[in-house]
Amino acid sequence: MASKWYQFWRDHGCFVADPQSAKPPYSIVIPPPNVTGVLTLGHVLNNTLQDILARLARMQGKEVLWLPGTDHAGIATQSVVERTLRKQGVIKHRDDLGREKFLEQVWEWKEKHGGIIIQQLKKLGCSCDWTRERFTLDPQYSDCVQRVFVDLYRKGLIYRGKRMVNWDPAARTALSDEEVIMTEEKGHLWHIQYPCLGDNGQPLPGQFVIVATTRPETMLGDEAIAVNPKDERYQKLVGRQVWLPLRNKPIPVIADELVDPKFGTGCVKVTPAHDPADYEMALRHHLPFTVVIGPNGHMTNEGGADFAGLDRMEARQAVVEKLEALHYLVKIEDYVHNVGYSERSHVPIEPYLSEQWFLKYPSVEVSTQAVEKGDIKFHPERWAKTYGHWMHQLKDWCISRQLWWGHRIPVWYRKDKNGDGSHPDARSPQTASGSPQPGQDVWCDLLPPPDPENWTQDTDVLDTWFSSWLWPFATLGWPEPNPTLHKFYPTADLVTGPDIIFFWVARMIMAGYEYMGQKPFGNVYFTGIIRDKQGRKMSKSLGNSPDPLDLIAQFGADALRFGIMRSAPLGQDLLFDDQQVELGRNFCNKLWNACRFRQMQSGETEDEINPALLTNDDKWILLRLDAAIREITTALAEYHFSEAAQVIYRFFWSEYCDWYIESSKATLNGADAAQKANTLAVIDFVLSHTLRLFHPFLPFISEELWQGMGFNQELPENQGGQTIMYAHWPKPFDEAFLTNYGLDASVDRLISEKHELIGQGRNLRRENSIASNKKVKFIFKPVAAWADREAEVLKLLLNAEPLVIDAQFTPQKGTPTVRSPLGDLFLPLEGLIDVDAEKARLTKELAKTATEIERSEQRLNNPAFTQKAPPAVLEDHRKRLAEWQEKQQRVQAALEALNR
RNA sequence: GCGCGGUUAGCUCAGUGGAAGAGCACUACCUUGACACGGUAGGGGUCACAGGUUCAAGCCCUGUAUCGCGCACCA
Repeated sequence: MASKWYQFWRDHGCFVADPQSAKPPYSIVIPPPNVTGVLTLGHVLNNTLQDILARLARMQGKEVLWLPGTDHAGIATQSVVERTLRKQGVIKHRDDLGREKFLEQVWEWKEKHGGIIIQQLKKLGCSCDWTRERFTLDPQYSDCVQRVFVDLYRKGLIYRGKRMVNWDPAARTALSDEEVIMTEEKGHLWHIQYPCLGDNGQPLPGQFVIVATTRPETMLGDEAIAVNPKDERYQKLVGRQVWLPLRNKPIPVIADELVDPKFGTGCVKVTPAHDPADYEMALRHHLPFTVVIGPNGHMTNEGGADFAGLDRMEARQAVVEKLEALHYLVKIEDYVHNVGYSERSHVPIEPYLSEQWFLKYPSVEVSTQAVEKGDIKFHPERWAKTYGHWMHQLKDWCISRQLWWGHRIPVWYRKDKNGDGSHPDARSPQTASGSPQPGQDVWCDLLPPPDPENWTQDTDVLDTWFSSWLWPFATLGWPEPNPTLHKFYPTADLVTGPDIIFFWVARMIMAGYEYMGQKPFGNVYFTGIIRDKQGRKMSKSLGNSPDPLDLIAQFGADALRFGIMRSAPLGQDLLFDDQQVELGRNFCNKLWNACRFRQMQSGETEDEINPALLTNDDKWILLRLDAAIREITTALAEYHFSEAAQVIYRFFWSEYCDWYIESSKATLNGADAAQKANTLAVIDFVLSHTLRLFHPFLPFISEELWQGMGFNQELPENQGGQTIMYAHWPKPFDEAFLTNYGLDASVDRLISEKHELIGQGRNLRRENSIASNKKVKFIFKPVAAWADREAEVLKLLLNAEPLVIDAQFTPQKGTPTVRSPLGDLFLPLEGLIDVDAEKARLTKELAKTATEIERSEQRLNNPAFTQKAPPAVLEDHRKRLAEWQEKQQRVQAALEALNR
């Protein structure tokens, strides 16, 4: 059924956005998933939300563009392909193939596996405009990326320099600060003593400086010991030298403010090439940068022959053993500290000195203000603070990656100037005049230099986020002015996870202002993160992430969507459980069967509801429908998706099915043809509205029923005739409608009382152990005239046979009784009554009324309350007290009757 | 260390100052002509704790505890 309708929608171009349309625009760009990725529950949550927004907007008469696509996910994709080729024995390392051949392999992989996730999104029912699908490595898109690079370079915002960066030794590339995950870890603090040297360069017996370190292997690259200049303990030492064990060379003791005298021994070892803080210190004190850990995470020759080639973790062990053997190791303490891990490779990050490209963020001020002032709204709002905090302490973004898969940096270096392979520091901005000038040594432009044989291109590619931050406009045909860009930028809503607020959201805002002069989106809805039942993040290694396609196969796409929506709290993490999907499945089943019930009814149908023939139940369900329309519409406008789903559930199951359908059977099983036809008209009215309200959540089943029930038949093609997708979103009833059909609040009250009476009557059966399928005699003594149809309803819902309406009835002593504002209901059971049980029931009831009355009276007797509370509230409480008192009397009377 | 969240029924969560709610689970009964992926009735909560504001607090304020998440160059 699902694939049939999906194909139907696509065949009829229902998802395609028309930039020429006169309708107001509504647009969303999808957060592009990794092209070689597969669908996760996170995607399900995220894309269901977008689909709901898109489908709602269409029904509300907007011209909708939901633009889909994927990103190339540099590191992830490249390492997957490389690993696969290695496993197949094709290569040992990508160098074996070379850049060009390797990239061919990646493209091949992308053609084969890319787009799986796109197919999965289709299974989920996503109404994306597939004619506009984009990929971040599409030629036009790549052109945008280069254009932006060149522009920022010329503006002096992009520069190249040798810096200490976060190095991923597994992927062998630099990362941005955002890609480092700090993890608290149990480690050790190794205390190492360095012998002090006298003026003659010889060790002073018994004199040592003790330093504490979490990374003993880096001591091989130490170039100094640092102390705080104000630290009196060590002032004598400053300017002298100490002996670096294992490397056997003297290093100076320097004074630097950075050292905290209160921490550890107050002495710090300084490893300029392997620690960001030490790097800064080394610059200040002109220390050499000795690289002892190479880009692959193994020790270099610089660290000494004993350790060269060892992995950094092996080296740690070896260094500690050696230090211990030579009595340089003083003690080892347990220590909890933070270790940075690569977000991608999950290996510890290595601070590494290398030549990289950096970006000073553009349009920072306007982007910060946009969120602060509410021009861009975050939902939930609290994320605005996280955003603001980050924006106020921006550090330059390391945008170069030592990968092959991605956008290659459009910079060329003149060969003869750099024969040794090192490049000039391009840190200083180019002249702002535009194109590269003849005679330059660095060429940065969209096109390669005219004499390529004299140049070599920079080998690095750009961070994937450096392409995706352009997504909201680069996908719409920028930089060429065109109708799509004009109509749909800025986009309306963005739906994404708070985990990429810095990676993506913030950067898109800056790019939007810098290149479009306008915000990229008006609202950002941040979803929660999906976790398993135990609250753990979904992960491949834990294997706790169910495959959404399995869930779809088992329960259906609508069920998955609804189950997730109903339980996804606003901005809160979501603990996923199959039961939620099961609930969705059950709901779809209920909807299906309720419609089947309608179809099984024979007889004439009226198109128009005749107000004169409306029963109170009819009026009631229309009022409840009106409430549901209001609540769902409001909830969706406020991005309260789970609330909307809950209203859908409540209205349809608890109100329509549980009460209205059951009551309507009194009419439908009766003989009054006109009445029957009118009730069917009400049912059709309610169902046709219900299906439309449900459509954004349950696209497939709502379409199936919409057409199957024939609700499309008399509607214009483009307003629901062809598909429910374009049926009008229900509007709350207006005054004229309410008046015409006699819908007022008194109906609500009357029906509530009736439901209450029926509930209590059923309870009587239960208390007296009468099986629910057993027909039993009830007598109802109404306070006012009681219509025949209402008698039928009572009879049906109480499963009474017979139901006697007797306004004069006097019960025998001990007859179980419900006393209600509508009248008294008796369950006459000759000689069968358990008087004690009945007494117990009524006594309990009486106790409850007493408690309530006491509470109410207490409040109403408080002069402070009666004086200060608003009149409406006061009136409410008075009414409530009266109701409880009335009930108390009724129960009291019943109890007394038992005692007579 | 700073910041942001959470703490309500056995579980997952709603509840944005005026009678403690839903789904699941649980108990009992019921295969009755839409639905057992169902129906009916029921049991179950000192709203983390302590103060405060208010006529009125799950909700507002101040602390505390606890769990989680960010940010931060303490070796």
